[in-house]
Amino acid sequence: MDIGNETGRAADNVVAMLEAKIVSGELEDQTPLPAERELMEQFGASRTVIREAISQLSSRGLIETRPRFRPIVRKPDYATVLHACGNVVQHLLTDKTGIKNLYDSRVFIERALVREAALSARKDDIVSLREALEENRKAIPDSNEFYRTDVAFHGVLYRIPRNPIFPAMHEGYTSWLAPQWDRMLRSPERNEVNYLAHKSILDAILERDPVAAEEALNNHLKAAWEFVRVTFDWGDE
Amino acid sequence: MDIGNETGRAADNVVAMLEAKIVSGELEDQTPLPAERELMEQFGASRTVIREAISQLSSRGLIETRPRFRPIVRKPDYATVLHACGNVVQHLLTDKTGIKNLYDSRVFIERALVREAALSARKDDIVSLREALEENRKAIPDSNEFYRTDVAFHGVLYRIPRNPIFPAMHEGYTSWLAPQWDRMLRSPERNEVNYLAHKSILDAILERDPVAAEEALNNHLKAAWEFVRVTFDWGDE
DNA sequence: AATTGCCCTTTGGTATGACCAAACTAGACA
DNA sequence: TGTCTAGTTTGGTCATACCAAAGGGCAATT
Repeated sequence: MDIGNETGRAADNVVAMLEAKIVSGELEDQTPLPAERELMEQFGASRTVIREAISQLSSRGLIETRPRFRPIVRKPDYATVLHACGNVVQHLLTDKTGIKNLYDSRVFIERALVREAALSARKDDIVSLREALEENRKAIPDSNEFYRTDVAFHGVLYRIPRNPIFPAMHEGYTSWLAPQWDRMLRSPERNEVNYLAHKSILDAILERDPVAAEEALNNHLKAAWEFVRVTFDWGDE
Repeated sequence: MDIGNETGRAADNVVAMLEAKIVSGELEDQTPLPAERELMEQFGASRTVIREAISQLSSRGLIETRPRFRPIVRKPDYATVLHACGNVVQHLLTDKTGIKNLYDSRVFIERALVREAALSARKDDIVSLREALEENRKAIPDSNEFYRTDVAFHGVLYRIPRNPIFPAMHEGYTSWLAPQWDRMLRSPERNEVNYLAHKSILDAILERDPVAAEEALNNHLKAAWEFVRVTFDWGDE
């Protein structure tokens, strides 16, 4: 196919060079990029290609751009990458089907996660889960706080495999699905139900019962979906 | 946070309008975009912002650009999106750790997939698996063909949940990990081993034994990893 | 001394016009 | 009918200019 050795587009070269400077640390993380007019001198290119390169780096998540500000260097990490993917993924969430697919995949993953937790959670994992659940319980009266601790509880599950990809996936799920969830009614009563669901999940994990844990989580997430479904008056799935 | 209502960058408006035209089908899939000079007239913007918009659409996977050719409209689907994510993900695969994390996540997902398959594969799924395995067997002498059928066999597992996200993930795993796998030695003997692993996975699925299926897959993928590890002389994980 | 208000400079966003080389097109030609 | 060729279209790049907003420094104020 393509060898990619030829000069091709000039912007690509600039991208590659800046990319190298970012990953090597020559351009420090969290620091602003040099001014465009300085970069064009540095690379011997016109401002056109410099801006093109900046645009590409931005869409790759290597720098963070705000409308009238200097781009900020961001050394790539899993969260950044996932966030950059968000712009792309969003096109698939315009209809109910897309959202359902994403949610179903989350259920699938999380079922496997709680299985894993029940089978091989370590002591400190258990401690984290207990703490997260307790925070969740205390937040029942405050729906906003409850939402936060809800997400945090599930987040603990994603950290158990100790693979940074999973927390990133969790970040993706919550941020991509958030637009729908935010529009959902919340109430202390509803929070109570969800808290109890979390508790039953943790109980099953504590009993080292993967089947019960998986089932508890499945019931929890299915019920949550059912709730948004009727909230938005979507037809049956 | 950001309301996003103000005009902001002019290119964003153009992006939004083109985006709408693409998803609505006014700009047909697989057809070339109008010429830049025509778009600038159509949107009343300078060529600068048109090109900026095109660049953004390209990085979002809504159009496909080749160096000197007209951009081709691509209505977003899961495969396209995943492919677009590839450019971003690639930064995380520069070192062994990143590759290992990605591979581990694949093992995790696929373990859950074979569990699912053992528990609830339908007749046609079984047929597909059998066919894929048979193709795999016949390809043992030809390493390139074997690799193809190997990927295809695993791909069947990803299609069982009937959620298009999973095949897309499979596509991502294979393409992102391919650079490493391609450099790996292949031989009919090695192929035979992998074929037998595939067979034992399918056997467990046929016996509706999720534990055995999961273990067979785990052994298979762990062995494969071990093989690349020694091939590349990476230290112990 | 810390804060506020103002002015000047820097810099990102955009527009215009131009040039080149590669892609495209149509007409000439075998 | 298929191929070659010359003219046109068009993407990639450059240079220049202007505007508005961000940044920075200095003086007045509290």
